[in-house]
Amino acid sequence: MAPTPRAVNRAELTRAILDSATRQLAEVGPAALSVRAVARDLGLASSAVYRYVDSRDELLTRLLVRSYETLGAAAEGAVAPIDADDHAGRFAALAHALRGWARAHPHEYALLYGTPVPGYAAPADTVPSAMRITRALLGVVADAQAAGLRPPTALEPGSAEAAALEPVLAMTDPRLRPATAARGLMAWANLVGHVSQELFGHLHRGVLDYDAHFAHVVDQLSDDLGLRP
Amino acid sequence: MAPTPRAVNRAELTRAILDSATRQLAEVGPAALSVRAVARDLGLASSAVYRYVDSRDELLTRLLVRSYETLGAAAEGAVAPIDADDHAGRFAALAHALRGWARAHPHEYALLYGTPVPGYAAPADTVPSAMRITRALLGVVADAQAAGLRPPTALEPGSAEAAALEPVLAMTDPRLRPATAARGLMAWANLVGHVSQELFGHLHRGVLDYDAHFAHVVDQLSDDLGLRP
DNA sequence: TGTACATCAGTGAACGCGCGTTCACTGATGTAC
DNA sequence: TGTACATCAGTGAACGCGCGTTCACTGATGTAC
Repeated sequence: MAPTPRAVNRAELTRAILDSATRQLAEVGPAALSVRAVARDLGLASSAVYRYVDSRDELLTRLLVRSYETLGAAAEGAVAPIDADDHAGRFAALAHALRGWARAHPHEYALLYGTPVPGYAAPADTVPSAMRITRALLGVVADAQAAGLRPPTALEPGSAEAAALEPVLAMTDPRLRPATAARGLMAWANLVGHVSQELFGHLHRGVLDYDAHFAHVVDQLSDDLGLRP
Repeated sequence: MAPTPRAVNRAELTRAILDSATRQLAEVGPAALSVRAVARDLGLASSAVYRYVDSRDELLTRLLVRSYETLGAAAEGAVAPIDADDHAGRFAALAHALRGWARAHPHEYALLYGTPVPGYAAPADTVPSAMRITRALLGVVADAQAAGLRPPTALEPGSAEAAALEPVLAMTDPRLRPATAARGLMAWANLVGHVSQELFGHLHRGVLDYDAHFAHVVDQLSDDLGLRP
């Protein structure tokens, strides 16, 4: 019944390894993350880490899942306290939560949405965690749609486009109409594109006030999505 | 007057080095690009490469500039043959040129728009090359604006946003009104976000038909930008 | 409660690898008279 | 046009580094009787 001391130690060290790896990540980025550096950080022989993690790839996978989950939780947590009828407010909260998290954890953001780590392929079981924030975003849009709000100028998708989007609807919110779903995915791509450009230095010297610009982008996207009554 | 044989050799080998580096890039990605691998590929001693390139960082910089330039040229070349009054057609040509180039050269795209290479900071003189495609895109939008077309639902930017966008206008097309410019930058972020998600695997299992989806996105962006008469 | 055996945690050395960069050197190409 | 000297291209060895992963081993913790 009671977990043995050894099991407790094991759980603690496992978490310590992931914590240290997250710290490494924040300092040197995903590509340079190394098992040996984690071991050094914890004062262990590098071989000891292999009692807890099968390989560097498995370490990356666990970091990936962890980061997706904390980002997803941050987004959900930002949306939750906002009045359920305030669709634009909920969308804005989610968008700013995304950007805020990304700015606070740029290397983790890069791990999730930047160039894939060379030689590493994320296994399929990372998908549910990755979908968490997407589901939250499309959920906000679906709620607005259910309340009768509609994008002012959404083109009606052709049948090919409607069919193409089928799986994403199945994985998020099946209430979504194709036109709204397409708008929602565009907003998502726009947010990720914006945050990537900001973090990766593409707005440098081009845009002076990132906060003001992002706020405007969020307002415009909200309008495009038909989230204002 | 006539270039000496030695100068000719030097120019040729310099290009061969960049070509080989581009090939390496296409195979292993930017982070794994190495001076030694280039030397091996050309049958040279690794030290010989240093006669032509100061360091690995300089090699990366030259690749960066080269890639920005070929992408910019591809975009310009796609737009040029389209009727000057067909603003939507010009925008679509540019968007599809971006995506086509990115799919044909995924690692080069990742070098430009993915996670920055760890430990490498792009020097300021890469900016003009990077602006080439942005300028082309905003040029299309500015032409439409000059022809009297307007985004149907563009929010008017506040003064903070208008000021924030000032430099990008100065670097691209000063004719742009802030509202149109903001829309243009959003379209750009949307395109980059979409292409990154597609190439980096984030649409995998979520969207079935990338072509159909992208075509719809381009149509919708074109509509949002007010490029249809 | 005590003992005998099995399991597990962590060590430290080692293997084999690739990297960026420097340096003294040889031999070929270019230049000035 | 020929010679003497300076410049340049390319070599090969070396330095020092860090990496992922394996393996035989010691000593501690757990378990079955």
